[in-house]
Amino acid sequence: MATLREIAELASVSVATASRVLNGSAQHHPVSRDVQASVRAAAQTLGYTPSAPAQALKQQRSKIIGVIASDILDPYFAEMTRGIEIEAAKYGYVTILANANRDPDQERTKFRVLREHQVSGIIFCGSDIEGSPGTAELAREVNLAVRSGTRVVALAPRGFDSTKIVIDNVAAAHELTRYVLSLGHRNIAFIGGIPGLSAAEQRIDGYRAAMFEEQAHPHVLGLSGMSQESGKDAVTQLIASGPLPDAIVCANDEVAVGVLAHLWGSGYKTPDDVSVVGIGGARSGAVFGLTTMTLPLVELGGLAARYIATAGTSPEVPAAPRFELHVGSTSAPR
Amino acid sequence: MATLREIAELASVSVATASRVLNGSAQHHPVSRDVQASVRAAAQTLGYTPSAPAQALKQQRSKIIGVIASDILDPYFAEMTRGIEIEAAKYGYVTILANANRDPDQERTKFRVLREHQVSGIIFCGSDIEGSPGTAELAREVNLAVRSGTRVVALAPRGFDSTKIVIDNVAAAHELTRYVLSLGHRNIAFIGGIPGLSAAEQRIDGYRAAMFEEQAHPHVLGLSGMSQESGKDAVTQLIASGPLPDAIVCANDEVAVGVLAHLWGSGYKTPDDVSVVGIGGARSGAVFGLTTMTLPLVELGGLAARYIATAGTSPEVPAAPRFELHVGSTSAPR
DNA sequence: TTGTACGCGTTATCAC
DNA sequence: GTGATAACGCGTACAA
Repeated sequence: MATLREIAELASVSVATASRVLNGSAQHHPVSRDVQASVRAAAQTLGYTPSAPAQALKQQRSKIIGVIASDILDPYFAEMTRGIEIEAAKYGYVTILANANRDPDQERTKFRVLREHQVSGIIFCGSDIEGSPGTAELAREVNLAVRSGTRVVALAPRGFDSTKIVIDNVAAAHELTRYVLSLGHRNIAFIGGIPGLSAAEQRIDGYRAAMFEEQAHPHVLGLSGMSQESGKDAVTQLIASGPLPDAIVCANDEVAVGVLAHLWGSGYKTPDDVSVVGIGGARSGAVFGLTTMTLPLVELGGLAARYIATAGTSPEVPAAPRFELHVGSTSAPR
Repeated sequence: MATLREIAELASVSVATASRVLNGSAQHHPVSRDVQASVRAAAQTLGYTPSAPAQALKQQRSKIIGVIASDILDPYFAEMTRGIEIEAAKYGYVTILANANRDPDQERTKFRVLREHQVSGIIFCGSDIEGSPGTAELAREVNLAVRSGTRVVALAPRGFDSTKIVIDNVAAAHELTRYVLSLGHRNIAFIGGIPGLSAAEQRIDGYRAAMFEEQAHPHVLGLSGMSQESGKDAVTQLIASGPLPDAIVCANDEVAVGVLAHLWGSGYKTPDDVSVVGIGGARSGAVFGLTTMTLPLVELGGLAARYIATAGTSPEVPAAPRFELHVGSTSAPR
């Protein structure tokens, strides 16, 4: 790997000049046209590649954005990380992806590792689980880092003092439930969630609020996860316990897919027998024609990445983008 | 962030000693017990965190593994990256994830960026598309890097000279098709793939071979992608063009899910009306009870990560793990 | 407009 | 068993 010194020698200039030409500061610091040309030529022939570690060491910050995801495999987070990656790349940043399995201890470990790498910022995808052991320690550590200048962004409800770009889950679920109510349904169940998982609980709150407004009785079940599997389990239970409700609001699209798969597999039809709606809008539900409250996850990730990448120039925190109802073929009037 | 110098001062030792204590070499280089203790104490109170860039600069290699994925959102690759991440973490490595959208030019760009970061190795998830513009340039660049000592691992068929840990797609599809044939089916269609995509073509080859062996007529369609959407499109076409085949072998699980979703949505039943099987074994098909040839993707990623992380000590290339048939509820005897 | 020289935090080589 | 010190590759005051 060619170094700046070799370039400088070949171009018969000082390393300082070579550096100025090859790394941006040529704007602030004038370099004559021909020198620029010869330096670039030299870099070309030697196949110069700047050393990111050296730059990071010098600048006290690497062009890396750290991402801590609750679960890489969940399309919900995959969408976010994708948005982050794409936007980061536009600014010459790269992303380190760390999976934390919704475990605060793992999150703390990853957080540390990311800091060791002098990342420009750290993005948390996914909310925390209240009362989960280790949450407090994580919060302490994050708060400390934030106070010392590290840019930390949370893309979901979190109990620490980071920048937050969070979708209004209460409103999303509320609006979605209102839509289902507007179809004439009253007996509407809510499926999915994890006790203490803020994002899920907010969605349940929104659902409950909408139900109460119409004097309908909320019925929440299947608080055993946010996966397809948990959707399937919950609907199995629902089927066993009597006639189906008019409609099912799912905690996210994954749950909804699980619900649909099991319903269809059991001979039920949507929306004839029951309407099913989800929250998320990632691709997973598309092929089923799932009606869902689309959350702009890619965009959300992009905003966080841009916020970190442009830290110096534009410090204002972007507002979370708005969700949008996507009506598919799994919901219909009563 | 506390530096080694500060630690050294607080512990009243030299930076050299502090370094020896805090970063491994204490094994090779003896340091007295009490000095060790005081250094550790100092590090503790000052909250010492080593600087990864500084270490990387010194060692000419960072503890980072670069991953270039064809499509982060595809669970197939998500599984691999997850396996990589988990195994890498065990060795104190971190992974930079780059998405390349199956575009050789993007792959080349990402490849460069990863090299700039002095990564210990680069893993390609996903095969190339023969004849796709830019493939040759990518190959040239990768070959060059490989020759200069960079560890590059491909987890799918690739046209460059990297280390390869690749599942035998031909055999997987062959065995899967033989299983379907053994159920008594003869009219078996193959759905999915992308022209030139090596992995897909190998699966088609395996399918064809198995069909020929039983004097059955292969019928390949839907070469328009490896997504749920393409599965759906292909099956739509299949339905329109006459009676369904006995069984459908899908290029991967995503396609299979798309096929199932559309079949079920159209009132068909599996396996009564038609058997459907996939290749992949990622979680996506589980909730549908999909019969699939399970590929050990997480393990595959882990092997690659370990191979890179242990580059110094164990240079032998691991063999690709073996696939395994998982019989679900979407396939049955004729 | 260009060059000199220093330091970023770490490890490794030498000397003690 | 411990300590100076020289790199690693780069950016940037400061001089010229």
